[in-house]
Parts: sequence; C-alpha cells; structure tokens
Amino acid sequence: MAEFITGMKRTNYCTELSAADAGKRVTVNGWVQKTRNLGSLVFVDLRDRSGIVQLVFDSDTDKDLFDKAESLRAEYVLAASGVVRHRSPEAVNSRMATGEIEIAVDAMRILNGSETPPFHIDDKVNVSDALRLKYRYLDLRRPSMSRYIMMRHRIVKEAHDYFDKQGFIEVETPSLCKSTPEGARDYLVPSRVHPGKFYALPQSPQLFKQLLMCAGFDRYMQIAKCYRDEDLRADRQPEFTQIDLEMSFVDADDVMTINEGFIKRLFKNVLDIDVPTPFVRMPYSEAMARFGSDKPDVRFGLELKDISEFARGCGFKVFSDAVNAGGAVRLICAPAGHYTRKEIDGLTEFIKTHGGSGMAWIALSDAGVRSSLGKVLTEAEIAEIIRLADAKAGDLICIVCGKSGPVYTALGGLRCYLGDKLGLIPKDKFAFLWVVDFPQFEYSEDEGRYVAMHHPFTMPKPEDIPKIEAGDLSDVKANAYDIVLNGYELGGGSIRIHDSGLQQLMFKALGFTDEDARARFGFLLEAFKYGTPPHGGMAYGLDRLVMLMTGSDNIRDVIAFPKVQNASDLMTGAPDFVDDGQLAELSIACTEREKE
RNA sequence: GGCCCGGUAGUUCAGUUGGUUAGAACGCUAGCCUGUCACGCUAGAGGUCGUGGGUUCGAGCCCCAUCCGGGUCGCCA
Repeated sequence: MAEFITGMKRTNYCTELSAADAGKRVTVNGWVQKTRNLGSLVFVDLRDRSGIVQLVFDSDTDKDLFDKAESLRAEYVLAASGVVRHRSPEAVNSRMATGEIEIAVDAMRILNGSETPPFHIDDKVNVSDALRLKYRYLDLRRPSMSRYIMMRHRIVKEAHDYFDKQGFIEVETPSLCKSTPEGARDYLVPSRVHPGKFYALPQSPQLFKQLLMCAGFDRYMQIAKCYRDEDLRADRQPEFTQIDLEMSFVDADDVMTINEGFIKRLFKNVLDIDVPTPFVRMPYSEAMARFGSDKPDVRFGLELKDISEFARGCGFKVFSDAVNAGGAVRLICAPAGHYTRKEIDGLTEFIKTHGGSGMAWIALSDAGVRSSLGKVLTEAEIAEIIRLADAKAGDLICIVCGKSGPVYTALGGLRCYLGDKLGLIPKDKFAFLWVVDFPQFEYSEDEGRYVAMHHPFTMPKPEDIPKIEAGDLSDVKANAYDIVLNGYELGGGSIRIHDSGLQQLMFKALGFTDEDARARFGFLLEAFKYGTPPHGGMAYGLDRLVMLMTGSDNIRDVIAFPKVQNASDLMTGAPDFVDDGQLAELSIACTEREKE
C-alpha cells in the first residue's frame, strides 16, 4: 500500500547534491534505478529528472527500514531522507556526477510500487521503437530522452525571449480553420452545427499572421501547432510545431538578419556554440547545380558536375538523347577508395530507388580504367569525362542522365549517401545557409499546370512581375528564402504580396477563377483593400531544429508523444473508430468497419 | 501507391541444408554475501518462433496471404 508524502517533500534534486553538502540532512524524491543488496548493506540508485544519487542502508540502519530497503524493486517511487556523507576514498565513483557522496537514509516512504517495466530504464539498453512508443512515459524517463525534452523547452524559451526583446508579440491563431485548396492534404474536423461542413486543422497560421500584419501588430510570433495529412519520414510528423513569425515594413534582408541574430543567440545560450553570421546566401539554381538539392548539406564537397555539353555530341545515344530532350547528364566524383563491383552495383541500385533510371560509372583503379561505358564510348571520350570530372587515381565517377529534376534528386541523394559512407561529413559542425531566389512556380505534371512552389501569397521578384502579366510562368523568381542546416530545411519564408491587384494576378496565373479566389481567399483580398502594410516573415520547423541541436537523427526523439509511420499513436491507439451515435450527431454516415 | 529491411523468452539477439527436448546474455524469482556502482555466487521460472493458410513423414527455417515496426521514392503550397 502506497505511503503518503506528507512531511517528506524534496529538498534537493538528486544531482544538486555534492561534497559541499556533506553533513546536511536532505530529502530526495524519485524512482529506484537499481538496487544492489550485499547482505547487510543495501545500495539504492535513486533517479529523478536531474540524474542519480546513491542511497545507503547499512548496519546503522533501523531494522524495519532496512527490511523495507531490501523490498525495493526497479521503478518504485520513493521519498528518502538522510544525511549526505562523503564516500570513503576507495568507494568514490568518478563516472558519476554525485560519485563522491551518498545519502545515509534514516527515513523512507514507498510512495508507489511498480511492476517490472517492459524494458530497463537506461540509455544503454537498445529497445525497439514500437515498444518505446507504447510505453512512452517510461521511455521518457530515460536520461537521454528527458534531456531532449528539456532542451526543447530551453529552445522554445530562447525563442520567446529573443523575439520578445525584438518587439515581437505572441498571438494565438485558430486551430479550426477553413480548408485551403493547394498544398498538403488537410486534416478535417466535421462540424456538428453545420451538417456536411468541415473545418480544417491549420497547415500553418499563414493567412492569420498576414492578417495580424494588416491589423497593425507589426511584429508577431507564435509557437504554433501545424497539421499536414501526408506520409511520415524520419524528419516529418503529421502534427508538428513551428516557430512562426511575421514582420511589417521589412524586406527579405531584414527578416534574414533578425533570424541570424536568433540562431546566433540560440546556439550560444543552449549549446555554447558560436555561429558565424551572416550566413551564405545561395541562389536556388546554384544549390541545385552544385549539390542537387534545395537544402544542401555544405559540410562537405563531393559537388555535382554538369557534362551535358559534352554528352550532347558523344557517341552514347542514351546520353545525347537525354540532353537533346531537354534533360541533362551530371556526375559526381567520389574520392579515392576501393570500389568493388558489388559496391558500385549497390550505388546503381541507390540511384534507381531515388528517382534515377540508372547509373553509368568510371572507376580509376591502379590497374587502369574500368567503366560501364567501355563499349559505348571511345577511349578519348572516357578520357574527356575523366578530365571534366577532374578525377584522380582511385576515384569513382558516377554519372546519371535524364530529366533534370530526377537527375538532381538521384545525384543529390547519392552525394549525401556517399558523404556519410565515406566519412566526409564533420558531424560536430553546424553549417547554416540561406537558399534564396526560388522559382515562384513549378510545373505539376499531375495537374498539367503551374503551381506555387512556396505558396500563392509569396511576392514575386518585382522585375519578374511583367512575365506573370504576359503569362510566362517558366522563369519567375520568388522573394523567398529557406534557412538550411546540415542538409535539412530548417525553415522558410518570404516577403508576401500585400496588394490585392497583384494577389489577384497570382491567383489568375495559378488557374483560379475569380469565383474560386473569392470563395477561398475573399477575406484576404478584402483585407488588402484596407491598408495592408508590406510584410514578410518565416517559420521554423521547431522539431527539426531541436532534433539537429540535440544531435538526434529522428524527429520522434524530440517530441514527447509522437506518431509512428502510419500516423497512429501506439500508446493511445489513436486514431480509432467512434460509436455510431457520435457519427450521427456529426451527420456522418456510418461506414462498414471490420468487426473483430 | 511503389521499393527495401525487420518481427524467435520480459528485453536484445543467435538459431547451419527443413530433422530429437528452440539457445545465449541481460532482466525476473528465491537463497547467500559489509563498500557496491555492469556487484558477486547458487538455484529456478519464463516460448502460440507476429498471424492465417500451404508444401512436407517432419517447418522457427521453404511458398502464398496478411498484420505490425523501421527506412525511403512519390507526396510534403
């Protein structure tokens, strides 16, 4: 039977205690990490969120209390009082923060028992993700996990503090919104009082923050929950958090500069790392050409090279056809290594699963040049590729051809894969940059029209507005910027359109009829009539930011209660069926469901 | 929607060409132990081999389907 805590509340967290506290009587509250029973001497490692301290019960301990100590099991919840004392020199544990001391317990209450947990609460223990997530509250007791969650708190606090100092005001925006047409799939919420109508959960507070600028708040920020009903990834959850901000009377430089200040302060205060500013600002076209990605990891080289001009006239029809069809032939040159045929085949397989149709290769081994192109190109042509690739003995040239986009995807992916595999990536480095000058539009094969690359409220570069008016959307640049860290898109933003005429032109360019535009965004166009200031902003993916700052490789680790790949919650079982009465109330027809 | 990897004790895993009673470590239970901190020693319990079919004299192993978990491409304005 559980005992009460009355009179035995914590005086200190476990790791607050040190040799300086010797002789002091303290009370600690926490969980039993481990007991070591040596017969007439019992040690208990007690854990709270700060860490571990050792409790001792020995021959001086009252008999009943000693028996109680012997009955303790892992994860029992204790309140223990006693005197802090030095350990004898040979008993000091230098691997432990509190290894110089222990608490000689003279009073203890068992506040709760515990069944043997399904896995040991310890960072050293490997446990499957599924089990960890089913018992997330136990997983979160592990020191590394609790450290992640506590660091997340500090990061959020830094964001609040910094932007507050810069004059930003936090405003909450609605979770029950109007469904937006373009972009990600919405999570829908049925309305009870409006049969057949639905709210959508916000993909971002985009329009609300623009309207806050219209309202004159000038500088807004919010830690905002966002929802996108798309498939998950290691760095993507359906429900995620943004550090969202918007500013009036600014241009893109102002937004970038104030955010460089944020990153600088954040990394200094949380990780004690000095991030040099300003960040490199790299045009989108350069990022793609050099790294095959709009979120390049610039911690290492292994850059792409374009050999389309050579390929156009070469003897290999697959290459020349690709170029003449408007595509490209590009390569990366992997540094000296011993590339076996099996490894090369593995790389080819990688290319095929990352959008490429195949991979040609040239290996410069000591024994001579081996190549998949030996039968289709002359020796001189192969020598020319080697020259263009600037390849040296031992290098492996990987060549991919086809439509430009897939070639970038495949080689950009291969670049990161090889960079990691060859150990070229300095793991302790944080390499920030801005990617700027994004295209305003991209052509969607699926929809057979141009769609907004960022979103339809993004300001085009002023000099490109005539192109939109002329109906040529192929080469319009946006006044947009992404902040990129180590190959991850950490956030992005833009200067927004604040003029109703220009906004209407954008909607028209995107193929919305006037009725469409009015039905979906009439409130925005309406607002633009009443003196909306020029404005712009950005949003960070907070979860990704925390993931990168903690050095974790999975976004689930920095979210207290995340979802698994099929977007379900293994702990609560969400989503789940609801009863027919609930559905009826929402005017939703009952569908066939599998009965157990 | 496609592709790849995985599912064996509470946990992490091993399990040979399909062949007797499916193993190890840790954990758990009981006993012993005064300086442990990966405590030690002794003994013990613990298995629907994800699930359902099939092939076979015989299936953890082979085949088919399916569920679950992970990664990824598409997707993510």
